[in-house]
Amino acid sequence: MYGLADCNNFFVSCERVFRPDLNGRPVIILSNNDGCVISRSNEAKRLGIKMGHPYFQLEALIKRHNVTVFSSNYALYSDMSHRVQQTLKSLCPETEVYSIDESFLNLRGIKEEELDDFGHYVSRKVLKDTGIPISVGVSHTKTLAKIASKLCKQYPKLRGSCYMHRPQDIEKVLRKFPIEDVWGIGRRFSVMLKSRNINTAYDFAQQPLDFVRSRMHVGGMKTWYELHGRPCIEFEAHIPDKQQIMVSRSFSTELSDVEDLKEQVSLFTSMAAEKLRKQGSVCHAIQVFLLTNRFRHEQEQHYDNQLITLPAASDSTVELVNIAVKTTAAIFRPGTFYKKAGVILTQFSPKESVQTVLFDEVDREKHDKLMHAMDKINEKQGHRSVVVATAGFDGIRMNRNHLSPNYTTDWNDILTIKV
DNA sequence: TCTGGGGTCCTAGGACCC
DNA sequence: TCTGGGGTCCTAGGACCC
Repeated sequence: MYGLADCNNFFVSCERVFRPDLNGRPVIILSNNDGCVISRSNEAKRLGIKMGHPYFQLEALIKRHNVTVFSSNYALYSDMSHRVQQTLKSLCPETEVYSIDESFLNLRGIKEEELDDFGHYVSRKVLKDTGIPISVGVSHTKTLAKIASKLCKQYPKLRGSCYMHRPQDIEKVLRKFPIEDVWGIGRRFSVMLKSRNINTAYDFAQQPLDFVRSRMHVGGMKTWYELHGRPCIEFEAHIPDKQQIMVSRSFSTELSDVEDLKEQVSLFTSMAAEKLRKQGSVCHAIQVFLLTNRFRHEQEQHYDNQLITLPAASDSTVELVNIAVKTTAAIFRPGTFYKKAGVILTQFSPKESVQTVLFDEVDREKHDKLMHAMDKINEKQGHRSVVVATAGFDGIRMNRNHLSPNYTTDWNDILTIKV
């Protein structure tokens, strides 16, 4: 049996732990740059505020209904996520962290007749330990467990956990479950399916497998089997290393000065390289891209990008920033207004098994020592205490006008909480 | 004025090999 | 008009997820 523990309205719930006065009131969390709505309390959902809706279009509604607005505070959310994961780990034989607000649970070893109680216990215990309400779904496959956890949100009577295992119950649920809400069926496929009058998970599961294979390939087949109770998506207890690392941001205002862009790209590269070193990899390639504002239709649109293959694999911020800054200058078009930039590191290998290159012009040992020192200082003294000079002093050009304090991770912030 | 960020996997098609 | 067969590797793009 597979379990799925899904935090309810996770980012909103994190803010509410430290602002209990906001319980029962409409609250929303905005994406980076205060762009779109990315988390909503139930009250905000009831007001008709949609996921991904641009914030600036909601101004009147927010004022009218006194909606509380937060910029996203990932320092807070990832710390709270970690606490939830710790509790889950203490209860289950094995857990798989699937995203910042979801974990799959391996329930092997738990007796069938105890699964229902166990699910409810997990739900209560996480709430008690962390203050975060969660929905636990338990069923034969990951896809069915996801559906079971969604039922909890729909039906408060289930009290935070749903054990869905009898064939007749599963059929009853699938007959009512919209196809577009099934895990693995995205926007494109649900349009295609609905045009053929396939509207529910049940309709989909009744289709011949040949049809699914020809139109939706192996991914669709996996979902089909999983809905029939046959596991195709395995439990993965260890988190595999990333195969690519991207850091990109939209800016609060458009940038047309190449020096500004170089600073931002250099900052993004430093952040990416730090992640790369954390997982113990080196990269063989780095890509830089610059983007104009896609919403300004009167403006000529550009996506300027270049992939550079490195002479020797590296994880050095100094070396990667150097290349990224040169690449930025190379692809930059004078007179163009850029709204977004980003850096992608790819083609990884494990650092310890990397081949040395004949005629290497970089003193790897020296770089390693420097990077090690830099990471240590930043870990101890706080983010970006030491940066490469090309990254400038201004940080990312981003709006975060509704930021909450870092309640759990930053003592200075705690001192500023108004009582 | 203001519209997010970061991933994975799969497939098709081109380059290249013998 | 006709112009092989069978591979591998890489990349771009499309689908999906949160």
